[in-house]
Amino acid sequence: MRFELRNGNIPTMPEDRLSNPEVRVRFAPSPTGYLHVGGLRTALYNCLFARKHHGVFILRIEDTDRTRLVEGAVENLIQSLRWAGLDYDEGPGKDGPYGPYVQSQRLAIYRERADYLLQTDHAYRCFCTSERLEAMRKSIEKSKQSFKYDRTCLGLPESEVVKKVQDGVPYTIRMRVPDHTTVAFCDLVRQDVEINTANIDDQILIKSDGYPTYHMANVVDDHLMQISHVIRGEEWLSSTPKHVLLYRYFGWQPPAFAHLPLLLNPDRSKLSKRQGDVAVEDYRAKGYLSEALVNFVALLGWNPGDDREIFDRSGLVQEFSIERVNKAGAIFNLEKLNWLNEQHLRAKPSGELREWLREMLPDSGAAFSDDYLDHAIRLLRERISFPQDLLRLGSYFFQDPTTYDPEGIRKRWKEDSAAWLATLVSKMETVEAFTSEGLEVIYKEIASSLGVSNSELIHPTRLAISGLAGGPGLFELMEVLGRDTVIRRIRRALAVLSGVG
RNA sequence: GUCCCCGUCGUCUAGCUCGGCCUAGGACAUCGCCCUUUCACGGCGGUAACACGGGUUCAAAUCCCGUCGGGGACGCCA
Repeated sequence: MRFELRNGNIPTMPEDRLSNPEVRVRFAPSPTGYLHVGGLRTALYNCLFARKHHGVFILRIEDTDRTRLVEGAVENLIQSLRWAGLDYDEGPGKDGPYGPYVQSQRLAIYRERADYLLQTDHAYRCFCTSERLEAMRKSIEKSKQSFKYDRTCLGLPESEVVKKVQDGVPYTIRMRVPDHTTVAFCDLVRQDVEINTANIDDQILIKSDGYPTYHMANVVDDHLMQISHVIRGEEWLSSTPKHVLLYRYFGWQPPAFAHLPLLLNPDRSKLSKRQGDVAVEDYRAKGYLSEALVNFVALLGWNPGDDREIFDRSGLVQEFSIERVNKAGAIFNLEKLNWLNEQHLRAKPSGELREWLREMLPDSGAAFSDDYLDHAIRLLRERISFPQDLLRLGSYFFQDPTTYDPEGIRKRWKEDSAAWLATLVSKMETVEAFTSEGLEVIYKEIASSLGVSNSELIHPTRLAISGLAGGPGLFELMEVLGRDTVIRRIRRALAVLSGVG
């Protein structure tokens, strides 16, 4: 027997799906603590797909495992999604016509559907204890066979089932999977996939605590919420036949499926906490811009087909297409993320960088004018990778140096440096315009009158006023810092460094 | 172990549907050079890949088969 679903009630070609006037997609995380970057990518693709096709993006909370509930996880999830700019149209706190959007609030619906399956003989009660199942699993593991429930409870006489239920014996409800049947479905990413039910066991649909398993809840909700496309991680690929079977049992048309390639650790295993940060909030805390993180995960498994790599959200919506999603898993590699972060950061308007800077500065940088801060940002812009670099790399814009880079001293502070700087200072005191251009002229004049190279004056000056050996162009820097600050710092450096060199 | 999915530079990938335009393109990283008072930015250039073996064909990264490798699933988790 062949259970052919390919040409029946399920449209096979992607075009059939893409022309669906009513695109409804969902991101359906379980609230176990935080938003995983893999989840972010799944949510993003769903959102992009919805926006691209003027459809609806839904957030559904899959909280059917009471043992893994984490306090505040839903709020955290929503916050991370919002930070990433992924706003949903229906979901918790945003009611739509298909709510509630939290599975623990939909128990009666699952129960009703389970009863229907029981009545139509597509499911049966199972009284086996988890201990028995566990023992079976162990012995089968030894013999290196694959585990399948042995259907002990399928053969139970009706009278016995009734009696056990009356006696209050806990039970689960299992779906009845047909023998030796090929289930085929079309995946938008992988084309046709088929699997024989010989390798599928009678999946539990309702747990003994009355909650549904993912498989049950996911199918019921996707149908009732009229989800048109299920876009989810590849880890679900091998259980999709079970879902297809359930749609069949219910007489429902399945949605289109698109299984996204996994995000991988550097060793190519499924991305996990052990090998680095996986929570969106971790990246946020480190100073990654949401634009950069979103841009980065978008490119992990998808590309626009040309050389463009820097995208903002609207660009992604415009270019995204599910057909261009790759099949192979992608390593979550920080190097490119860092580069993207720099690109997005450096493209930021000055005002936004200034506000961040104020947040990092004591007293919100009350001592500094917007104008001053903007000048500092102009000089720092091309040198930063993270917002906090504004402070880390540019501390000298906000306070006098307290130490001098030893390597800089060794390389640049010569025996005569102090004397030369003293000459420069006296000139600076009297010069009319303390500007970049004017200072450059002075340095050139004094260098030639002293018979030294320009850089023999420039480097010690930089060291004296910034404490560092590198940074923005010296004359621009001096102009921004201003005459008083520059002279004060050089004098202090002279006092500290006069014995050196 | 079983089933499913996948396999182009170190990494992300283009090219594969409709074989020839591919002595395989781009980006990140890396190395070198240039620009330059420094650090960066920027520019230029280099190293670097079609997993392997068969087959089909005048022609294969592209089609077919096999092998190997990697991953995922195999939970009263999702």
